[in-house]
Amino acid sequence: MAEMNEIFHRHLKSTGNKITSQRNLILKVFLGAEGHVSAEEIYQRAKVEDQTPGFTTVYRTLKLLVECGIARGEKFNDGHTRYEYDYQQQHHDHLICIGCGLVVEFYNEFIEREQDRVTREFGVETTHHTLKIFGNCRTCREIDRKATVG
Amino acid sequence: MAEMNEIFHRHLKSTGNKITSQRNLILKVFLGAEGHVSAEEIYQRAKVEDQTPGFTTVYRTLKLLVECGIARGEKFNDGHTRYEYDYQQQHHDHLICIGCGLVVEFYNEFIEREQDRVTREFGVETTHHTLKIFGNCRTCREIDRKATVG
DNA sequence: CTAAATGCAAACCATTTGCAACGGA
DNA sequence: TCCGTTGCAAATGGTTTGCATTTAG
Repeated sequence: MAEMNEIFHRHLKSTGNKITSQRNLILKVFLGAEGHVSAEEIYQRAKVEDQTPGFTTVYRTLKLLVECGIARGEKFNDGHTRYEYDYQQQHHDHLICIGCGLVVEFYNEFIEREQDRVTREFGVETTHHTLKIFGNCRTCREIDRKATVG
Repeated sequence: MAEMNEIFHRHLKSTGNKITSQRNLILKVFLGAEGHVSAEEIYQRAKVEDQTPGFTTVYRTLKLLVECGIARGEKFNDGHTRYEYDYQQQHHDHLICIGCGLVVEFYNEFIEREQDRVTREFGVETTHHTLKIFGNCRTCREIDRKATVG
């Protein structure tokens, strides 16, 4: 995580940008959050800390983090963009519980290979893909069951 | 397509709604469009015809079409929701050209089965999934090549 | 000192809603 | 006639931008 600071600062300097306390805080909050955070969540978590960057700065800083390969933004179906850690991460897909919003990452070699086959078949040169599987996790099914029975 | 009219009208009646010229026109335009249309596109295409439903009515009618199983809405990454025909259609995934926006539908039994295996492994009961593969189609690669060479 | 950063307010853009006029059944 | 529909205008919600003020280098 200390290295992420370095990577971020290097990126800022090389593009003529400045290192600021807000940017440092947002990076720290982003790295400290597990998994998939929205700009709103970063904003709320940052508020707890010493300083309070505005929404504008959160959005602008997340864009910088995406630029330097630390974060990756993905639009989820609730209309919010979620940001996830992406530094030297292997590609993965998402399994999402529609009950509690839990997001599980997975990687499946077979699915990846089969996708390549499909795209070749259609003469398309793949750049990237997103696979999201929606369903109910064990916990949420248990809660549903109790609610129905009770 | 005449049967879609019937299905739509039956749905309207059974829910205490009324059959109007705007609703009929929007259904007609939707069925006449190939593939994946946005509300905007429906609105534009309807304008050409005799009457001109407002944006509001287009959105409200598309919601009705989704309700009765004729259409299905899916958020694409440009922020627009696209609607596609969904009456007794088999599930399918999408291959999208980032150059020209071409959308190809495909179905791959192997990928479907492998997805089921993954979800079972994580104890999740799947409800649905979306797989979008992005890339460049032959035509767009050809155009790119010429632009680079020329 | 000076160009970049911040953050408020206002703008955006797709979609939704309030409401008064309109139109099927 | 009567309740649902229409469509304008205004609201919404996530995200971006203009601009005057502040700050890093």
